[in-house]
Amino acid sequence: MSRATASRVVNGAPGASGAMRARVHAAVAELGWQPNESARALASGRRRAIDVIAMPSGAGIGWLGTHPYFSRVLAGMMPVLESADVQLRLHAMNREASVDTVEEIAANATLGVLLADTTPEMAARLYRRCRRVVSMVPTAAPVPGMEADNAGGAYAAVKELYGLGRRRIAAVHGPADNPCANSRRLGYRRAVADLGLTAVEADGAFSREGGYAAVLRMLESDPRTDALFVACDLMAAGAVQAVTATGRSVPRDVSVIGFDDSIAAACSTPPLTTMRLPVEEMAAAAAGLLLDGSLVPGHRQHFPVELVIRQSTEHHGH
Amino acid sequence: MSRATASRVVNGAPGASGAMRARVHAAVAELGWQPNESARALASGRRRAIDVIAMPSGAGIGWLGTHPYFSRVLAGMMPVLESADVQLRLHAMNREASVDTVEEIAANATLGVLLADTTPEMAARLYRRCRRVVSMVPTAAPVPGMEADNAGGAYAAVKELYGLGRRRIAAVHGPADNPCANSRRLGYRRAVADLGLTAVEADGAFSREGGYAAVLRMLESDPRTDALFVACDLMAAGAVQAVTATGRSVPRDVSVIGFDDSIAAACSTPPLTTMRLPVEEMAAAAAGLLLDGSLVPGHRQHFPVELVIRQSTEHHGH
DNA sequence: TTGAAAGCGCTAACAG
DNA sequence: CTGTTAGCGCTTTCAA
Repeated sequence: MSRATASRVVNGAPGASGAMRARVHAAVAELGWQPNESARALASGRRRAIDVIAMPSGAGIGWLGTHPYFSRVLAGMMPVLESADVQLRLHAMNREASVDTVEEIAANATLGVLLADTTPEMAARLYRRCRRVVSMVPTAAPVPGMEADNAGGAYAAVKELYGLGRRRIAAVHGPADNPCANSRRLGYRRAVADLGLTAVEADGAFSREGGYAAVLRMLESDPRTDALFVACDLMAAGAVQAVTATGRSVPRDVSVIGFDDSIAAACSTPPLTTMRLPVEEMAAAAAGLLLDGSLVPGHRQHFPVELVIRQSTEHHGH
Repeated sequence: MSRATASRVVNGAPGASGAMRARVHAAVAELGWQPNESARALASGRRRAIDVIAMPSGAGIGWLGTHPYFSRVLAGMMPVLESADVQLRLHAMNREASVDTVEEIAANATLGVLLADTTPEMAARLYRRCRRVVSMVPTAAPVPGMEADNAGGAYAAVKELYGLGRRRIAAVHGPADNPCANSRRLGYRRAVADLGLTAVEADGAFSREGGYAAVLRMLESDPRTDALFVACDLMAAGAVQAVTATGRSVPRDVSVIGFDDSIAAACSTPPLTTMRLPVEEMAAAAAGLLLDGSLVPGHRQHFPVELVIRQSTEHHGH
């Protein structure tokens, strides 16, 4: 029997008789044959893999192990990839990584690449090489992207706090070079302005330690702060620890709302009220887009950011 | 100029004059050429990638996004892979996934595969196909593995609690089909027996929710419990919430020691005293082993599990 | 429905 | 030091 026939049967292609099918399957089972991916990819020009690139800002690759975000994008992608029999290749690198690395990834990507956390510049750069790209964070104009309503979420959080009777609502923001952090900052400022409150802000670098330190300083300089909008749950967990450490109670003395709805929110005591970022859904959608190739330049898919009420907020004066 | 020469220069192989090198590099830059991975892999028989297989017990792939363990193994591997210019392919599947899937991965692995969380049976199965395998969890005898002192860690945790004056030390364990959970259970029982205490145990399924529920039940039936050994930080975070919810104080009324030293420990309020499992180090070591091929059947590398004191423990009567 | 033949883009012996 | 020659294991026309 010829290799062509075997190839057809193994790949489930049409044009093979029942008898041949059976013979091929028998032979495969007997010999324990397994397809060679490289040969397949080379011959067909297709590679059943999608690349995900994570370029954490600042703190380096270690971040990957400590920040719940990345595992959520992986978890979101996995089911859709698995059912399509596609592999996931993970590339983690510092922002300073040579552009060459990224371009080589782009050059070898056939199904596509998913940008978990890159700068718009890097995204644009990559997009020149390869059109099958989608970003999970706000990005350069032509690069297709998933966009969550970060600003709206932040705005809603402040309004929620305000509705609870809180009037001294401070914020702990993320790094200035992070697009998501910037949108959330914007949302906070807009809300505070609309509500006629005073903005009190600090930078928590998107880390628990940063959130802790920022809130400690904040309560020192603004001891009457009665609510905190914290731009990610990791920082919010630190914020709760800091509030508690000064002898104040969460949620009574200081109510706090986090952002993300990551595992950090669930693990805090009390569990955090937070703005849910639907990371898994976004990742699944991005993966789906890459798989069926329905990708147009500048494509944007919008996702809501919704309030999840737990126990780190309560009405003022209770 | 011939393809052979170009290949030599691009791969940094010896036997190419300076002039040729320059010409090749110039051409590469001018044409924007990028190597084709599949062709390379096929021709050389090497594939610069290592596969990591994650098969969470029970709850399915969603676990990946919620359990800090996986991202820690990725974080541990990444730096060593990056410096060796090796890719990481991630395969997540349910335990029920067909063995074929795993065997296909094995058949295509050249650098090796890292087992993040599989049963000994699956590991043994895979090992028959491919010898370049290392497990991160206790595994079948011939499969090389990284082994942390889970039992010793649990033992030490109980002793620490005892040294703090606690005498009613209950445990929240992980699932019965998890080798790590089993070792920790063993360590707890040994310690309790050696110290002449009574074992009080519950199952928390390695999840926050499970830990929360288990501790709530436990405090109902054994209200005088004054310490908790909890077999992972995620459950421990839930445990702290449960203790707090009953009006008790952590660490005063009930001291708790977790296990892992994951992000969940740092995010809890108060931050958890815990037994540190050096996951990143283990993953890095496993990756290193795979890379330099120094792999012998039955290889075991041992890692200590050390006490990290934070604020969820204090001396009885303070 | 099947088989023969021609590569996919590269690496690795070997010969010059 | 450089070029020539064979493949790697598969897919995919194209004929039969």
